Amino acid sequence: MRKGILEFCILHVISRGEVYASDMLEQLTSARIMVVEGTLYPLLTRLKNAGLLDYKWVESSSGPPRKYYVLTDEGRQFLEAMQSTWLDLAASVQMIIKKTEATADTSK
Amino acid sequence: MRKGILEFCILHVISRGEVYASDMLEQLTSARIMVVEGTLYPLLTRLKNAGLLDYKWVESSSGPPRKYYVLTDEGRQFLEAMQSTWLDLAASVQMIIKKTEATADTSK
DNA sequence: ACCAAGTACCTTGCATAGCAAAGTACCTTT
DNA sequence: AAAGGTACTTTGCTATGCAAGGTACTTGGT
Repeated sequence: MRKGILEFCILHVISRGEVYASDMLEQLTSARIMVVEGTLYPLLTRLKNAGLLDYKWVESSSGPPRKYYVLTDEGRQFLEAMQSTWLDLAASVQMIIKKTEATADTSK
Repeated sequence: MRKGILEFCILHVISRGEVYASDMLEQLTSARIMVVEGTLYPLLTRLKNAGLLDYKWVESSSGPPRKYYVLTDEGRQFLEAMQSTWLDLAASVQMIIKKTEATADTSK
């Protein structure tokens, strides 16, 4: 990993059910993860091209049509893989932090 | 954050006491964080140029001299800032994961 | 005294994530 | 039909991470 935490979060949001870009931005913002359109749209296009996402156009009653995204089967598998990568990374960083604290203690 | 988790980990390792590149690689590897020379050396140079690190040459009894790195005061401050950024990020991602689990439950 | 092997540091070039900013298109309201 | 809001897109820049190859110093074997 290292790269792609945003990607991971976006796949998570989509895995909860059909959403379009503004829904995603709202859900990510509510988890205090800041994303802007210029990051999100190219990312969605990339994930679609990689076969992890699919979408359908849906008419809106108040504005232009929206792209509603869903995960493909491949996307679900990929999300699971990313989750285990994330958990490993988080555990590793936690280990680094703990060890520094331990070192600071023994140096007193 | 998003970018720079490696940077964070390396600053942590250096904060524990003077180390040279191979020490860092060893400590990072023992936390299951894989880094290679081609990543580490340019990063150290960058952090040095940014004023976060300083180093001194030390003769080795078994090979060429080594660069032992230490954090500058600015480096310590920066490390603290990164740590709080990391903790925020980890909490946010955890929130995303929990919410997906909650959504999966209620959809049964 | 010399050459091979080991250790340590450095450089180049590439792929790609994230982002700012500007752009296109559609729909509703007045 | 003009204005404003919503939604999706594109372009160009910066910087991280990495593979691969390179330089230089030291030790050890013969």
